Amino acid sequence: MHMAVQVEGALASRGDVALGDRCPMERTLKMIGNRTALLLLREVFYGATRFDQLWKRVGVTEAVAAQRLRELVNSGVLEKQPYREPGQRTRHEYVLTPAGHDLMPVVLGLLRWGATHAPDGGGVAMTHAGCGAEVQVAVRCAADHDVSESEVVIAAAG
Amino acid sequence: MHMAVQVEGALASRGDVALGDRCPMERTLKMIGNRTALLLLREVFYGATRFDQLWKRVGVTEAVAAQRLRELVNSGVLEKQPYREPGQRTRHEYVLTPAGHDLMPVVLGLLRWGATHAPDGGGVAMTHAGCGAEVQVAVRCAADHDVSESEVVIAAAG
DNA sequence: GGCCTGACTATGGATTACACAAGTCAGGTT
DNA sequence: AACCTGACTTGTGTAATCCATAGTCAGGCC
Repeated sequence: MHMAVQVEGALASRGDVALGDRCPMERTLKMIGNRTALLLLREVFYGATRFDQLWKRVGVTEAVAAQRLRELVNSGVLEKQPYREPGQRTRHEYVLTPAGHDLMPVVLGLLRWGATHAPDGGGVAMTHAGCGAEVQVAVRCAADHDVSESEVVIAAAG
Repeated sequence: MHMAVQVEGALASRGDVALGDRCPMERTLKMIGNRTALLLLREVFYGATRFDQLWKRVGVTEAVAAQRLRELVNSGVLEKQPYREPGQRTRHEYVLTPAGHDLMPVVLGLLRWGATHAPDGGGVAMTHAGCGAEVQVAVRCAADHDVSESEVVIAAAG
């Protein structure tokens, strides 16, 4: 047997049946599981907030950016907040909601994996401002133990 | 100013320019950034190894599964290993490479976020086999500090 | 009133992802 | 030799995603 997670209960005995929307991961992918949405989130984490910044920095057309941003707002990942610069009218900027901030492990996880396993083309250094050590994305438990792959127990719930 | 990561160096002063393949995250997305690939990885983490299991449990057609599995093998995320069951000929099963195992934080991160922020439709309980506490995906540094969003420093490198 | 800028909207076409159905192929079983 | 099974391949159609270009719209500024 190869290393894997421990799957229990109805999930373990389901046979060769697709989970569809019963899997939280599939629902996540429906909301943010496309290139543009994830790159928009990268730029928001990097500090961009305005529509013009976002579509230019992601390298996508305005139409696509507008569509994806609307979806992200509808999904509760981003919200539009009014702002104004001196001598300008009131506009709206896109900021992360608490749910959006909770996506940081996913975004940084994708970044870190690519930096390690797809290094050709230029990378990034991710460090902890406090101590300068490298930033990692780790799996652990609420009691602060490191959790290895074989120690993860997954069971259907709800 | 809103909360964000600290972006430094060339990355901070790039203006409204797209990063393209210079960003490790974009390279990651090119390799595994589609629904089918990520769901195949979910099933492999759940313990499935055989082609028939994989396409049926992911809920995708054989053609798509074959295509994505080939890409995952070419990307170095999965590898094919020979196996045989009694009274059967030798076949191949798909197992995670070390690079594939390193995707666990991403897969579990997507699962955890959906369980928390898209709970309608049924969820999963993820617990630590050792202590029963809930499994989380956390951002921290090599010196074991928790790293909050504003403490992450990102700079171009390579 | 007319100009300008940031934030979109609209239209058309290319590419990618996926579905459905059917066929191939290797090799072990009978 | 005929059959079966797991692992694919082939062929065709649809939908989602994306690109390129152009147009709209609101409101501050001149």
